[in-house]
Amino acid sequence: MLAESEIEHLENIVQRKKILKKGEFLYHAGDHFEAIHAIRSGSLKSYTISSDGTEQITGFHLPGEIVGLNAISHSTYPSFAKALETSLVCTIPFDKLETLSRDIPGLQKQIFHVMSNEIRDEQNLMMLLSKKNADERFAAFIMNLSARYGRRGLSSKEFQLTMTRSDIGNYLGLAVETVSRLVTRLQGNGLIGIQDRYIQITDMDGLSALAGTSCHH
Amino acid sequence: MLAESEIEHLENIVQRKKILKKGEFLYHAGDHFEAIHAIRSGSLKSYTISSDGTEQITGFHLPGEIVGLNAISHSTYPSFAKALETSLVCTIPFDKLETLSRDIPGLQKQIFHVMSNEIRDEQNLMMLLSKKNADERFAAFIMNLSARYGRRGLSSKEFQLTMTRSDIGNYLGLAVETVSRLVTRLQGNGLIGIQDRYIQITDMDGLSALAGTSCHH
DNA sequence: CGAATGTTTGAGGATGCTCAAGGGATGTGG
DNA sequence: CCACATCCCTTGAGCATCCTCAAACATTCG
Repeated sequence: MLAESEIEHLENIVQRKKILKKGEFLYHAGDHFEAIHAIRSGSLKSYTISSDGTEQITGFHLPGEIVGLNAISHSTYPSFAKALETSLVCTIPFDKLETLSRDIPGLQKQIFHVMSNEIRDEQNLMMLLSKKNADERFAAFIMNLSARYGRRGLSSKEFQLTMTRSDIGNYLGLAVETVSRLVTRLQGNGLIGIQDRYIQITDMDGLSALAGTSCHH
Repeated sequence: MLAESEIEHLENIVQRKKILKKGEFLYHAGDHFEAIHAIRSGSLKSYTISSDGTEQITGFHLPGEIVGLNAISHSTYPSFAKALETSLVCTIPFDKLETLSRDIPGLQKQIFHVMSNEIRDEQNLMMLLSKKNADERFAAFIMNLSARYGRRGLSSKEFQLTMTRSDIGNYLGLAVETVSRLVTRLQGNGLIGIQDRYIQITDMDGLSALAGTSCHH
């Protein structure tokens, strides 16, 4: 996550924007790595294909976030990045960024911070996957999206889920049917309201409590 | 993961070693962040304490690996790091490293790579947690340790598990009892041999196949 | 030597998956 | 514009995996 000002700073350095329509790829697994990407608008999902051919979603990416950090140590991207909706992406050649970061005070620190944040975010997600039940996972997922939208100055109380129920299930390690049932149940509990993919958090505290570390009753 | 030569390089830069006995902390969650740490020998576990007071293990750390990368973007460590056995750790003040990396060609790249690797490793673990069943998780866990020991020039076929069954279960999102049963079963299948915490991989291909992405029969 | 911690095994039960089916939305070609 | 295919979402019923609870034994440590 970068602040708006920081992204603009990067944009001034490297002016190379790209528009992706829904379903189009930012990159494929195996593509030669040469750049990381800042999302200006829209959303993407990252995923790999496992040996049995199934999709394995590793993350969703919202405006203000950086995609491609997991490729830096390799010559190729280890995952696919696909647009969930029409999206505007700013491409930042990494060798250029590396060089610049040696001269521009603060830029290197910036990159370290972004990467460190990603590491910590993923550790949180790991905990979620290994310790929480279906309800808690889904609640944590929604709260996470809420916080990320909120940070960008967008509404943290209501927003569009740009991914399918199937994507959510894939990401959270749940069956589609389970996700569907969760949506229904949490709506019944009065925690959320959902109309298709438009979600409103009607009880932020309640949802937060559910998402919070499991007390198992 | 750093190569032996790279660690020595770092050591020459910052000569500050520390010996930890089993159960001692390298740092606590909330401690002021000022350094990352390279493990020379022994092993550690990282964990957080959730709001209900239970331990949540986020990783095990072996010789040659770096601990503390998830703290860079914050002023404090987000997790605990505790020695699983007597361990030798090399502490690297991060501000010093940051400064040096601007002058020493390759060092900055080195850090980027280490961090990028950690991001990718965690994405792999996420997939494991969200997609695999108990047998596959455990097999993947053992294969992962095997590869990491192998990379350090140690035996990848037999090694000591320095963590408890409970730690393994905590990390993999399984109950202790399940881990215990898995050990028994995989031993019965002839994939591994275990004597207390000393494990031998007797069928590397078989274990690898089990660890490999689930075909669910 | 007693206490705490770690490991194993068994029995029962709950959570979440699989399988099945139907409806709604979207898109494409005739 | 309609027919048809495809994808997405929902709901139900049965079942499997893995957790919980319980107990016994081993090991470590003060």
